[in-house]
Amino acid sequence: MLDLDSAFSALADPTRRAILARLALGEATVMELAEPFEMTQPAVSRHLKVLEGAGLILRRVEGTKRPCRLAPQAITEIDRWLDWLREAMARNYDRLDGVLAEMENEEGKDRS
Amino acid sequence: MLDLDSAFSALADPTRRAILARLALGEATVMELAEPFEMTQPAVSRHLKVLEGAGLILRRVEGTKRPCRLAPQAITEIDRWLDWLREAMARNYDRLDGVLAEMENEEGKDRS
DNA sequence: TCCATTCATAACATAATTGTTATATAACAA
DNA sequence: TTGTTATATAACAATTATGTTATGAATGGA
Repeated sequence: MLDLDSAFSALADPTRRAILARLALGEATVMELAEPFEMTQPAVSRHLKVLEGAGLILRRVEGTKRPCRLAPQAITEIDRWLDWLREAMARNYDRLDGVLAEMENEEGKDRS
Repeated sequence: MLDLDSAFSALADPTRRAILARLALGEATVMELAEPFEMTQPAVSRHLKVLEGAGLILRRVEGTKRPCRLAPQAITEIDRWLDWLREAMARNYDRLDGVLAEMENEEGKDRS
């Protein structure tokens, strides 16, 4: 189960998005993930904890290593909220098409 | 131009997502947006400022009112990043299909 | 003009985030 | 067993976020 608060919050950090980008290419250990960043290993460990807490990544145990990989369905669940918003918006635009188009042109003008 | 840090960060707050949800139904003033929340008007004003800063909403001036509405293309831009991530992931799964399927089954086991 | 309404901003308190260093734990290798 | 590697966690500092109350500015109506 993915909660949107922690998911979006996790995605708000560029380091964490870079980690996800790296993981999109395949599994990686903590040290491998830490290497490209000018940041200590504990800092990266905490980013991973945030990502795991948000349900965005999964980890296994392999000796002393903890390879991480993306949680496949997580992105899909985030998409659901965005889809819903986008659709509500689209319905609204269908209805108010002309009005909004006009507002777009009158942007910033006082029309009272 | 929408930056992902502020966009995702803005979406991380449930009050702000609720505001966006309301705006998906159409334009609303600050007072209208504040009404459903147990929160003071200045607090809502600041949430709106965050949403505006993230490029997620637009405002006009109409007398003493500042009607807000969604910035149509914002969600699309967020989607681009998610699409990109999803596609990288998918490519990876195509390549490593068997391996990953196996890992799914061996979850948590030590395979050194 | 005078008052009410709508909204923004400043000043402030509190809590959360993010990084650091230091240290603990567990597995591996000699 | 002893040292090394991989990782986590605790304690701490600095910054940012989020809410509050108090107040200011602009508009609109009597």
